[in-house]
Amino acid sequence: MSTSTNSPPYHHGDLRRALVDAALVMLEREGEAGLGLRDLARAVGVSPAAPYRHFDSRIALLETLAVIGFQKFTRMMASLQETTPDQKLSAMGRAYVLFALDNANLFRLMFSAQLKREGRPGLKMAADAAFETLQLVSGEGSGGRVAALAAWAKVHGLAVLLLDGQIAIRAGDDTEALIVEILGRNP
Amino acid sequence: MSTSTNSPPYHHGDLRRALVDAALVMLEREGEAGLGLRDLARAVGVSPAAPYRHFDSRIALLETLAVIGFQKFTRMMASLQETTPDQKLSAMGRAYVLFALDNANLFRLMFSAQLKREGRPGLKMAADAAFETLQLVSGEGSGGRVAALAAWAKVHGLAVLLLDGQIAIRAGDDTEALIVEILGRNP
DNA sequence: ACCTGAACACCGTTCAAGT
DNA sequence: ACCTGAACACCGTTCAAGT
Repeated sequence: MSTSTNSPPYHHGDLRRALVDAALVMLEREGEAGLGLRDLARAVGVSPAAPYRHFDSRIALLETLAVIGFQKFTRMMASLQETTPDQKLSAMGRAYVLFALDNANLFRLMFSAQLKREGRPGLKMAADAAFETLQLVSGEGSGGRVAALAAWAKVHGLAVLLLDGQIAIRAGDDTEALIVEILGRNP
Repeated sequence: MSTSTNSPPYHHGDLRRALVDAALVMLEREGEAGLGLRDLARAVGVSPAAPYRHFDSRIALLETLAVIGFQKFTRMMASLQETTPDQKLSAMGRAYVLFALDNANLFRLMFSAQLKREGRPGLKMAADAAFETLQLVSGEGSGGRVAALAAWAKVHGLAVLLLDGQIAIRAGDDTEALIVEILGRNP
């Protein structure tokens, strides 16, 4: 029973990972503004200064979370099974919006104005990789750049409007069906 | 020359108005996170506690700014001169995106997740009034609710993607022309 | 009625010191 | 190498006290 000592738990363990895991949970529960470095240290059972061995600043931690978000997003897009361009395009739109709804505060952080991509190469790379996943398919489509941007704008706009509760979900609405319907509609 | 005294400037003046005016400038320059109540009090030449005579909290001040933003948005939409439904619809889309670009941080605040509309009737009314301006026209269109939401999503998405620099503006791009082109494109 | 001064309980961040 | 304890310069907010 060498593991049953009474000494504090995090002297050796992987503190960085523990911080990131706790931060992801905290982010989704409290939002970005509610994710304090001191709260985080408390949650993980460590001193207020300890996180600074692993992250230069609170912003650096947020950047790490955003990168994780883009990677998760990329993995999800890459895992779609649809084959024909049309089916794939519509599956991606639907997946994009559902990702935003399922990871609301992470999605907001990924697009936060506080995390400018210039001067953050890691974040820029993760974001570019995610968006390349999208253009692979929409670029194949009929209209070139403008059509691709139009499609992206519509999907992204629907995601943020739903996220912020701007689009009223009425009693009897099936949210997922409504998404598909809106994305299928013309303009 | 009764106004040339040396006594501090804001003993009597309209402090509330001065705070709001300074806050709007500060918001656009520093972003929401950079708008501190103490900074604001300093900028206006008043003690840190003085703003609390006029706003219950920092969030209450932000709410006031967001309401002003929605009113400005509504005024702008109401002032469009176009007459035929098609022209008006496209003018509104263009105006929507340009408003976002010209009032970046104010626009972000209007849609901020920190300002939930439930429990803030003033904000809800201002936002509803703004969105009614939109539905007046798009509701007339061919497709009913789903088509109106699709159009809104596209315009709003284009606004936030441009705002956050997600859509790369290439050398030689005319941003305004690109906006019109994207909004005119099909999906 | 409106504002000041001083205080309270917090932050993020730094730095010497411990193991 | 990694973490603690104590400190620094801030916050937002409250409250007695001034005019």
